[in-house]
Amino acid sequence: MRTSRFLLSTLKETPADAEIISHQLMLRAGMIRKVAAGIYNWLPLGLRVLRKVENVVRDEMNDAGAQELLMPAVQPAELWQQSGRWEMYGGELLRMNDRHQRDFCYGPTHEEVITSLMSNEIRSYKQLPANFYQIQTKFRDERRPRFGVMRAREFVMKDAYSFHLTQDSLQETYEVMHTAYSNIFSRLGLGFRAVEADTGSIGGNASHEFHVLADSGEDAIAVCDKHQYAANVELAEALAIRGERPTANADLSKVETPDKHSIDEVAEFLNVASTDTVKTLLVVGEEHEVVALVLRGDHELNELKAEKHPLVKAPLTWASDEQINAVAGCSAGSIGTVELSVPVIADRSAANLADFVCGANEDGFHYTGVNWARDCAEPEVFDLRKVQAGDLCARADATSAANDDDVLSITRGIEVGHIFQLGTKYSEAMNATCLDQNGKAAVMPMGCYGIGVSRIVAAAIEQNHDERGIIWPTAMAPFQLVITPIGYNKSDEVKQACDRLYAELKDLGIDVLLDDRNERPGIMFADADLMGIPHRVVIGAKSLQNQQVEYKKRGAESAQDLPIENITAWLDTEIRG
RNA sequence: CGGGGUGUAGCGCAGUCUGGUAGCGCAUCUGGUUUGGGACCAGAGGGUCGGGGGUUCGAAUCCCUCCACCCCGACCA
Repeated sequence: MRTSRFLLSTLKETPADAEIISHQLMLRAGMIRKVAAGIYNWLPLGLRVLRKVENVVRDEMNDAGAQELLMPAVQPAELWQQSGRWEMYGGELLRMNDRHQRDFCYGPTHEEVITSLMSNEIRSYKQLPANFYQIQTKFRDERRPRFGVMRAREFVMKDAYSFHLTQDSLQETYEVMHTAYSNIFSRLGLGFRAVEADTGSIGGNASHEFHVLADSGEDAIAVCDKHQYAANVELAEALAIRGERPTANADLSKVETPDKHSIDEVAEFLNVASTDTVKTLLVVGEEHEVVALVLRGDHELNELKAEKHPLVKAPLTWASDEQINAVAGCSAGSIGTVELSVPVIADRSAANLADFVCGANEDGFHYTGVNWARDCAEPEVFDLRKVQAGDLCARADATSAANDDDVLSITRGIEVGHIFQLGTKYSEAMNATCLDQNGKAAVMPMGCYGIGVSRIVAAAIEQNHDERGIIWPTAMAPFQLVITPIGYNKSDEVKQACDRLYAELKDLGIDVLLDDRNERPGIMFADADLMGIPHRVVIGAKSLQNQQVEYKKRGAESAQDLPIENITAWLDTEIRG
């Protein structure tokens, strides 16, 4: 491609509404343009990258035995009514009517369509297992689209759905997909991590998310390399502190804590560590009006975990000030476990404390030297808190001596893939059965496997950029190499050398960009760096006199001079290995 | 959906408080000088000041209303 024939729409200044670096750089490099909130045009440069990602995904999916098909973006309401999601799905489902006022939606996902389709096409267990995928545009009417294509309303997704006779077969395909996903992200040159994930409302047996690691990621991931454990912090299990609960030592004592409400204020005032305090949170209960959740002072509540307790009403709802006053007789900052007449659920590490500090259920007072069993009832113990960096890994041997590499670290990630074992939720609803060996109809268990193709583009930039712009991994680069002439329109020698190299590289099948604009070198360098083209060759009259050209890898410290003689072969090796 | 904010040329902004008929930088076009890290000179084009309504002799500016977009909280590829 020649720049004179290509829509280069680079911007010197950053558009004001772009907040994160990938969004800024995609706009500045001329990859995307906004049409409406969360809806984007992909310009030729951006589409090149998107297609590269799609092709890697397609290649690996095909290798893993999946078959590509294409389903419609617009789907009839009837299918969604069968699965029950027409009512359940809420505002994210973009609904519309056709000219006959029939209900349709723009597909946010395709379980309904594929299950309906395969309930007709798959007749016999001999056709199983089968895995189908598509790369297609989805629409989810997000409450708050943001970060460009990272969280868009319209986006490109690869979604796959597998059908099975048995759970074992589903498990097998699930593992094949796990491997395929790892291959995809490796080939794309991304630093990533597969993590255990919440199965959420869909249920099912297993679920993994694939995260591209980046500081700007919206998700926090707890990782332990030693035990190869990685989980979304929404899910990551928090173990109790090592060892048994110490025996009670101190006497229960009520102390004045005027105007001290937060844990930090109380701990400082009483001159104790926050790890020797507990906080008592009142939330709306399932059977009781309120229940108490007790955490160690320095810990944070994990709301998803709390919702899983049968006594806690989901979604988690905080008790009102009136309810708190009715139950505890004080305001929120002074609630404690002593003489509290509601069910008490304590986090493991809170339950392991002795001689701790808590509120006295009277404004302005706390208790010190509080002990379970002696001063208040033994609590029900439950994993309630968010894991923190430094916590013991859930797979570590809790009885062994403390060891630095047994602990979790927290990193941030961008979710780019999610694999699920769906079970029979959809196949039952849509009556997707096939005949088994005995000629009996069997409901087919299903798996589903998603990759956010357009999100990968943004995630790759979050992970690979510098102050000059994008640094594409080779597999995703819109162009693999740019030829930057110095004086293309002035010197025939330069022009000929550039044209020749361009033609030779093109013949080798390399995506090469020749910058034949009549621009100053600084502009061409800046644009090439901004667009993130991995390899650059500069050809000017001076270096040609020495039979040399200059080569620089994007992101490298400095350039090197190379003989022009074997430059094509040398570059081919450098680019394709 | 709740809370906060912003809409002025393709992009970044000033002008709004205190009403007087729209400006700066970048980009674009023409001519010239330049040519190894976003050049310089001269000229040019480009604006329903988010939309509608009102107040006024006069509205980007004041008032009402609608809309769009952005940011902070619960969801997801």
